[in-house]
Amino acid sequence: MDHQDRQDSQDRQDRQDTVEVRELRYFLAVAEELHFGRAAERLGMAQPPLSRAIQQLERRLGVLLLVRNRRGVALTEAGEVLRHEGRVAVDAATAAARRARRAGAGNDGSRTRLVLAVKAGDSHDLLRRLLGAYAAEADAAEVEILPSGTCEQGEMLRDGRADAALLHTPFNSLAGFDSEALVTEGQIAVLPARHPLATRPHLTLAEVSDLPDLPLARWARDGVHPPGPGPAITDQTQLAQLIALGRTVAVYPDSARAWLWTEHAAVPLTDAPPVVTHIAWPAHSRLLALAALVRTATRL
Amino acid sequence: MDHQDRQDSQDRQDRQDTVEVRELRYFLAVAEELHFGRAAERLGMAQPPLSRAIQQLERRLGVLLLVRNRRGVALTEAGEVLRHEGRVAVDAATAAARRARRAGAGNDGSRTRLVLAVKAGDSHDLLRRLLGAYAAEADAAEVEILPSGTCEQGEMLRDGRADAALLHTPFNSLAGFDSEALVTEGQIAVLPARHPLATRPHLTLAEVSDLPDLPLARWARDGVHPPGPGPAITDQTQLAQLIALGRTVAVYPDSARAWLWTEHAAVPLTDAPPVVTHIAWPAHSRLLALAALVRTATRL
DNA sequence: CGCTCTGATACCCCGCGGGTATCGCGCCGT
DNA sequence: ACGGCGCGATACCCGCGGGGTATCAGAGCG
Repeated sequence: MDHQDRQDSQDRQDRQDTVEVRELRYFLAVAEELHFGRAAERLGMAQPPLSRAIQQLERRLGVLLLVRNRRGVALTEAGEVLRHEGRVAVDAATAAARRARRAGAGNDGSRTRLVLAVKAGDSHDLLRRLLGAYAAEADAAEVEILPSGTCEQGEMLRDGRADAALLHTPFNSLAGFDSEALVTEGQIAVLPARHPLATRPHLTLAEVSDLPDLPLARWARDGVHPPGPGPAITDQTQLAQLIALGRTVAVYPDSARAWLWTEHAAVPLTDAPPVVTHIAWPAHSRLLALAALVRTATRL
Repeated sequence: MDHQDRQDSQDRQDRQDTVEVRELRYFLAVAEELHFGRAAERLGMAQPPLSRAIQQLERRLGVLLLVRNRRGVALTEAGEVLRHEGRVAVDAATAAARRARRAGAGNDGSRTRLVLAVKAGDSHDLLRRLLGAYAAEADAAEVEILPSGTCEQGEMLRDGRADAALLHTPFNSLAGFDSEALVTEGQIAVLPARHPLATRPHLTLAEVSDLPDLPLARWARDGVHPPGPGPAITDQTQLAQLIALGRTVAVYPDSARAWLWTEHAAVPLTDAPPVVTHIAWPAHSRLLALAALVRTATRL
């Protein structure tokens, strides 16, 4: 018997267009570190096999992914593409594993569990109402709230840690997800209560963005703070305290009034873009419990 | 040296949530065939290693994916989930490989190549104008037209065979893609020229959907025809001929007038939903040549 | 000019992916 | 009832390749 008839189409990809998740993880590590040694360490392996794996990947794809120069490596055009597409692919793979496990874990008597990613503290009131209304539904699943760091709800949706998320445009992107808009709100400047501007009926973005006595705080991104003036912060509590101490100012959606201190003042901004809270989920999801949650959310 | 410090977050997934593309391909084959022997044959391997691979996958996920009963297998809840999520993941992986290769192939002197999937024969005029306008752009890439079968443009976008596609709502779903609407058109009934209804100024869907003398044709889906009356067809030429012979009727967007025969008659439908042609692309794409193509398309 | 830091090469080994042979078992037929 | 059959699981073996250690090679740099 020779090599099959092979009229199948989807198994066609004659090992040329096939890449393993392991290879992609290796490549991503190198592409991010731009250093084989550190990448190998991060992957918990030795450097030589990593070098070899990347070489094999390049040979299989027939493409140069990295240029090895003195002092580290750089990405080629193809490497840049694989860095993005590969990230999507390994996220999709781990999402598949996580969601399959979650679906199976529900079989042992307990109900389906739905994981909802929300940015800690945001949309608190909306969330409370949503959970209350959903719990009253007939086929309601158990909803686990997954607090997410700054703007990483999309990532959680992509890699399967969450089944749905509350996102806020224009801060988060809805690209790649299905979504429904829930509420729209204006934005406010959160000022120290004793600041001169705190008594104003309203302000503009320009008026609060360049105050010499109140430099904007710098949020940590991936553990590092961007350079510039202003205090470096990592969570909302730090920010709230710094505002109360009269050291900085912040711009937030209206619903942030829920967590304001007495030493804070909220002044509406007239020209800030409106913030829309959406519920979003993977475009291809077929979880019926999720559909029910979305339906409940849009009826609020 | 013990098991590293492991402060890294994204490499955290302690081999529990990690799945290889190979395993997913194996599982998908079984999930589709519902038969280990046939699945193994399709994969070009023997049955025992396939069984073992699935067992290992189930053990690693800690979840039962298939129930083995007499006469074949059935999917569990978790299996159903993995069937969908796994398809997405392997598509994403092969897309990564294909797009990386394409990006690298452009480095050898030739320009970037952009692959645009279009349903053969549809939007012919729009496509001609788009290609003409784009070719005049400064940083225009070479655009390869990839003719796609019935409604498989989405699949091509997902698995990396195409970088962009022309989709038609409500026939195709835009879920998971970024898109821009290009043109909206009404629909027409394509009738045999000598049919009594052919002289009417307009018709309704109800009037043409249940004609006893003109049963609706049955399109092949994945190689098999749905049951029912009416002729079985696999491509548009067959349909055109059958209409010309007075054996069936079809509903098409206005632009289908481009390929009508003299023995055909086109009658506008008053209550058919409008067809919108979109240009769509993977939500995360960062190809600048693609951005230019989209910009050109929206300006038409 | 040697030291250092980088990625590449050389070489080895064992684990695992894949093969063949066979089993266990439920379903048929007569 | 019993033997044949169809199906997935098990047992066992083998060879490749992924991973390890030791070392090389070249480019900066003091």
